[in-house]
Amino acid sequence: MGARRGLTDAALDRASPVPLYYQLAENLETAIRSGSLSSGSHLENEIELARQLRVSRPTVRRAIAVLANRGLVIRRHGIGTLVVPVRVRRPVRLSSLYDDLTEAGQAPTTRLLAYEVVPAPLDVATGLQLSGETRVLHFERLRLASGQPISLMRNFVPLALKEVVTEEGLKLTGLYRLLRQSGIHLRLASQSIGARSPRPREARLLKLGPGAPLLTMRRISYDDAGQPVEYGSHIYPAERYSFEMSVVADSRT
Amino acid sequence: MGARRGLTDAALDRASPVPLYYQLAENLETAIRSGSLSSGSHLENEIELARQLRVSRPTVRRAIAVLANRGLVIRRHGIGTLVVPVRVRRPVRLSSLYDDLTEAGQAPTTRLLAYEVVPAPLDVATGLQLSGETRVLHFERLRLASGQPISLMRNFVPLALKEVVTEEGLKLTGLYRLLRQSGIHLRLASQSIGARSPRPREARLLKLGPGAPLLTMRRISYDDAGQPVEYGSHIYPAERYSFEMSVVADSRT
DNA sequence: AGAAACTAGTTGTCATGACAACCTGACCTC
DNA sequence: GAGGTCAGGTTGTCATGACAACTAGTTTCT
Repeated sequence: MGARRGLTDAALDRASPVPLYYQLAENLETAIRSGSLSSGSHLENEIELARQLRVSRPTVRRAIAVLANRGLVIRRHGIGTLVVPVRVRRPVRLSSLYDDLTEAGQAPTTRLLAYEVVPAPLDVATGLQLSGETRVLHFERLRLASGQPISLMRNFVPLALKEVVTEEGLKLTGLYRLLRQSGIHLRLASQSIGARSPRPREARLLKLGPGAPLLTMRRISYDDAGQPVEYGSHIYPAERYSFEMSVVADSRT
Repeated sequence: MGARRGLTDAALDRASPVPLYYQLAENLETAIRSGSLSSGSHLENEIELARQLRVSRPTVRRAIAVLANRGLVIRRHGIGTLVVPVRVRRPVRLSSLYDDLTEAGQAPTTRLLAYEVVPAPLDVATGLQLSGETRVLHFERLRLASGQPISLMRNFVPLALKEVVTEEGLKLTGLYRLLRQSGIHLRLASQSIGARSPRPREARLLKLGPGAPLLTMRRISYDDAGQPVEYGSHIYPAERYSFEMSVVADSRT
């Protein structure tokens, strides 16, 4: 049966700077998402896969580990690796609302409501690990998708980033994109999701009634070096927004 | 200086069934959380660590990978591994509310409001991948922590689990614990977090005013084999509950 | 016929070895 | 003094080899 391939179609490029295990992981992921690896089916076993692709078994294992982490496959000791029979969607990645929207095909627009330098409020100062009354850059944005307000975002960043996070930049694109363009890679964030009722100003801006519930998210992001980069306090109309995520259990438990 | 140790204190047990890398990861985690590895400091480098603990470097790397995944350390190519200078809290694990509460030292109690077999509603049937009007086990629980209602939980599980998920079991402990005791290991879940206002019955049960916002969570859990096991639709009073999580970016991006 | 023991196949763990890529700081040159 | 260059140290990647642990099915024994 000559149709056994499908994995080896997109061959691995040993000259590429992209690691082999990662190339393999991406090939497998596209194979799964495109359906050429049908749901619920077994993956070829690791040793055979390694032989076919001419890589070592640890490399194959590492590629599969990436997929398992993303919730696309499940490994079972003594059994094999099976393709998850469901489309479990985006894990809550370290992504911005802007990215999420553009990916979803919506063209988000931004209204910049505030852009100023202020003394850091207490919770912001502790969150960003700044001493006392350090001054920080504060800005507030209203994000609209297809004309409808979908989020009111309040952010604080250290003053050093004033040249990176410019007024013009914020109007045109997302915060995370601005940071990335300046070589700042966010690596880690801790966030908290809750709910509350809107204050009058918020209800007006988001075009909501006074009783309509809001989703709230507070997030502190850290860069490669572990330095806190951004403190965000955002609200979303619950009727137009929800957080989707997939959770994978530790393999040991 | 004899105080250099601290890692080797809790020695590795080669006879234990727990893998070496995992023992090491746990030792490091406790060292970090207890503060004996101070925030922002470098970890000993991998080769030295391997030498001291008499394990191979891949084993050390794997242990550190676990920590990096949990957001406790950050690895930097050419630099080293540093302890994240913040207490970033629990990732939204695949854990139950019951486990979370007992871990937090609260003694949760449960009131079982419903326990019955019903035809599966449409969304439940599709979520659990059941055909048509299959019958499922439905139950509803009110969870209290220190006397206060903290969650109203509605669940559906396939009828095959009726012997596992018993009325008595639900009154005494959590759903996930019941499943685990029967050898069912949840491996993956997709969940959605939103907010809305309570219905009258919900407000009464949770002791809330009609305007008080609720957090909602819908979750479908899958076991080792990728079979859907549980459909849950839960609500939490926003003033008493929030979701905390840490998000780690893919190392390659 | 039923239960226990065995076997084949798979993933899980661990070791060793080697080289590449990367960052920092010191040194040297201009 | 400013800039580039180099060396040392670190993590990143990959290969090979070996054995353990687990699962499911088959065979054998009672």
